[in-house]
Amino acid sequence: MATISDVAARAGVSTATVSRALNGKSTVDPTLAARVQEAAAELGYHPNGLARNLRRQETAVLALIISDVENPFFTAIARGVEDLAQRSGYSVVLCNSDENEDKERRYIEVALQERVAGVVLSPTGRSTNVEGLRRQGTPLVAVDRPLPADAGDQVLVDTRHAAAEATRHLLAGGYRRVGCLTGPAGVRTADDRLAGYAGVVGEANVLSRRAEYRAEGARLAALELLDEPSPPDALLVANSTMAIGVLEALSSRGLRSGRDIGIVSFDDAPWTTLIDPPLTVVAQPAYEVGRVAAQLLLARITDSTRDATTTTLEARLIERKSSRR
Amino acid sequence: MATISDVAARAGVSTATVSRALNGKSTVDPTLAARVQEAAAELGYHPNGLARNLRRQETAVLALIISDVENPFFTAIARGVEDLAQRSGYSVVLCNSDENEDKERRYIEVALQERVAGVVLSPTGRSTNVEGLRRQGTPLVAVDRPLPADAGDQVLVDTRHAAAEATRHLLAGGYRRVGCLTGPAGVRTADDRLAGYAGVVGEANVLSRRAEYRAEGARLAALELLDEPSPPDALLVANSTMAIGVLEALSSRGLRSGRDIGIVSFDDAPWTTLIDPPLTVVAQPAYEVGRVAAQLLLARITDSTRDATTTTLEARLIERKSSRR
DNA sequence: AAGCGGACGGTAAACGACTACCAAGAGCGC
DNA sequence: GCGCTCTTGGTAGTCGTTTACCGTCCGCTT
Repeated sequence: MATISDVAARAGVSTATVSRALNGKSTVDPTLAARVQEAAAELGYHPNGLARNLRRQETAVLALIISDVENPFFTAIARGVEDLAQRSGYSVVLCNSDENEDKERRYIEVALQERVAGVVLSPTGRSTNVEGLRRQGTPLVAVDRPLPADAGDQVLVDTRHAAAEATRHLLAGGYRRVGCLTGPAGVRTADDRLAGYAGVVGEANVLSRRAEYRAEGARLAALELLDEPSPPDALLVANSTMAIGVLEALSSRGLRSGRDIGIVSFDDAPWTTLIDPPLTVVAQPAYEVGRVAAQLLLARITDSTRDATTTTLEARLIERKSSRR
Repeated sequence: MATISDVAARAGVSTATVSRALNGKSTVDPTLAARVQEAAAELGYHPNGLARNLRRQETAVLALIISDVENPFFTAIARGVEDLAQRSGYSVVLCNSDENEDKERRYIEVALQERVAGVVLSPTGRSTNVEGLRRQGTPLVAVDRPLPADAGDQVLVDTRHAAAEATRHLLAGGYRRVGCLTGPAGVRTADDRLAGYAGVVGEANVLSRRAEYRAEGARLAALELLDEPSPPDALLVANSTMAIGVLEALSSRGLRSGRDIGIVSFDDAPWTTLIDPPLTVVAQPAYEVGRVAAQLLLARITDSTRDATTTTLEARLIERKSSRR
């Protein structure tokens, strides 16, 4: 593996000159510079980023730790972060914590050790520990779910309000008994969606189940709700992966959404218009969340004294036919 | 940011002892070790991975460069790679090349500079340049699409055979004129699927369109095919993202899949059973591709003299109702 | 011709960890 | 008391860059 000294030897100059010629920081005689370029090319020289970053005390890499790579909501965030970061010359590495606090902790540790320039994190839960990041002064932006303290900027979606709106929409559509299927307790988005829903139907009328943000758990939970003595005639579902499970449950019971049971789900997945009837959804601005998060992160990297901000974006209810009789 | 010398000073020992105590490589007096641990904890010390890796000449990070984060096929691969890598103590960083050769080049460059332990790559196309990786001796495994030379191990899916089988299935179902919608020329999976299809219908009967592996392009291409003088009565679609576009096109024309036009699509996306009629698909073992790729990569990291292998996994046709009248 | 300034390029010291080598001390048998 | 081994921990060199500092050379002014 060629090093800078190999290049220097081949070009007949010192390592300092090679470094200068290759980085264009200081002026180098064109003849020499050309010789260096040539030597580097011949040897297939790639600067050792480890050494470079160690010396420079900085890296141009952002870490993005998300809780589920297979969830379109998070991949859309990833795309948003990436598009903006690329434009500023940063690379983004994506880490999948899989809603697993151990993995999350491990990845935060990796980010810390590799001295990334900043971290965008969708915290999996209660016990996310960002103390290490704070101590090292690594800029952090939380997305989708808030962090307890003044850990850094946050980009959230007003999902509680959206849940309330969706619930009201179902009631206005003539459904009488609206249920709610949400994620695990302690996951803020899950709790907020439940709270938004509960605020509208009233505590006495709450009919809800929790499950992992996965299809299978949601399917079982939906079946449970349908087996209640007084089952729901409409359902608010907390994300699109769960919606898949719910729709499976309905079809296994021969129920048709809309007519038999009103459905509104979070997340405007691409397939929601393909099913019959098309699914009414709460569309979250995921790409935008990613973009804003990256913006804030870059701003904080260049100026670490900025005050932490919280940006809350609005979700949008898209009415389709699954919420109409 | 605390360094090893800070810890050493606080514990009243040398940096060597701190390093030994923290890495447990050599025996250290328990009393001292405890003092070191304590000092490290108090200072919130995290070893500088850059310095460590520079010295050790190795990193426990794998790079996974995929061509589309929003495609479930690739995220399933990611999960497979990650599950296996984690088990062996490796972290995986995901890079999204977005079917863009520039981005891909940039990410390969980053992988090279950061001296990752190995790379799993789904090459975007013709001009993917892995020469740099080869020169540096960075182990490489190609997934989904082959690489020209003896660049490294490959894990592929026998997608040509699967396309042929799917085409035969449509013909056996009574469809007379089968068309094919595939990805861009030069992308091996796209070419293979077209070739498998063409081999069955015969060159004279080929009716095909190419588009990006995206929904919108596929929608337009499908409309074009439907407007042909002699339009297809069945369609083989090269991936699930394109299938979304195709189904949109059908519904905009009031056509029902199965009855009016037979459809088989690659990739068993979770929503394919929710639509009516459910979609017949060619299920690719994506998770398995990822697992095998990671296995091969780790094997090559520990023993770089192994011969390059090519593993071809089988895809499986899952018959549902979109391919039956 | 002396003096001066600017441009250029080399020397060597960091960056922060790991580790080969060595020294000191303990324990022990003779 | 000597020499041997074994354990322990310190010293200092190393990984591959970048960059502060300094010397040299050239050309120009006075």
